[in-house]
Amino acid sequence: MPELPEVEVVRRGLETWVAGREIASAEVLHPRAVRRNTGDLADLLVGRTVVSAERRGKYLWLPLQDAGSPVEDALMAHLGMSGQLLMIEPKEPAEKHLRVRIGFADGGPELRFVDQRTFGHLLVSPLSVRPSRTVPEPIAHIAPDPFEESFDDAEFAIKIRRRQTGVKRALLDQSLISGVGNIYADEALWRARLHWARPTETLTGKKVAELLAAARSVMTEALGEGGTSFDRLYVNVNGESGYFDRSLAVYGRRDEPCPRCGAPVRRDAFMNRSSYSCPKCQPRPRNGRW
DNA sequence: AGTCGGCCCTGCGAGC
DNA sequence: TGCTCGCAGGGCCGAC
Repeated sequence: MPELPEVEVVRRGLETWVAGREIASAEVLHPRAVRRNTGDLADLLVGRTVVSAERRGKYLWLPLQDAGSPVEDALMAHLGMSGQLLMIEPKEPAEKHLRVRIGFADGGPELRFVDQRTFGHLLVSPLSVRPSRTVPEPIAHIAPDPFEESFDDAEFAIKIRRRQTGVKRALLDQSLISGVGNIYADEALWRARLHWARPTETLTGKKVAELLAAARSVMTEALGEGGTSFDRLYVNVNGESGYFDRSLAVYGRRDEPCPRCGAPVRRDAFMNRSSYSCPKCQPRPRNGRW
């Protein structure tokens, strides 16, 4: 699925293409795409104007304005494993996995939610005003992502070292740090020379700082390349894919040489998916944790 | 309360 | 060619 850099690419596109436009229609083609809504999507959206495009971690949302009223709700999106938000001319034929289409009063390009695996969804929800930041209520419990002002490095270090788990599982826990998924977790761990099963309680403060710096640098570089894509499943709002997969050190590179030491990259099964690491740079710890 | 496994889906490529 | 299997970038929920 799109992780933080890919979602940020989509957010930027949405900001350009839908901010300031009034919604005129909403059509749901697959119920799973709107499964968390309590009402009819069109009833919730039509007549409201998109204010901007916001993001925390892997979640996107479009704050909605009713004429003359304060902004209290947002259309939130999570892309899941295969979701895309595309700007398409209304006359263009439907994509095979088109789930929702949202039209605008100006008759210009419509917003289409296309999602092969239907893990993603759209949800209209109230915004929750917090001292640090206003976010949609359903994601008020997830942590800031490491590019937000409100992300507190020292607090993160304390929290992760209190966990009784493996460092990769902790990195993927969106309530501890948001935005990091399987690809960037593996890449950040490789940069910080940490094995994925390293018990979090054995991490030093210095190592946690290194890991955070690695996560930030790899995601910043990926954003600069337009994100990571192995196929056509991840694209920006214009349907273009990024190139960062060419810059990955270990992810998806089983048996290829580690760019640092040349040892063949190893793949381990992990939480029903994969973990890639260098056996020399990232030795398996004794008493490793999943 | 914190931790962890199972499960929600569809499609694609590898191997037989 | 056609089947089955394993795998895919996530997160929610229930069981301990």
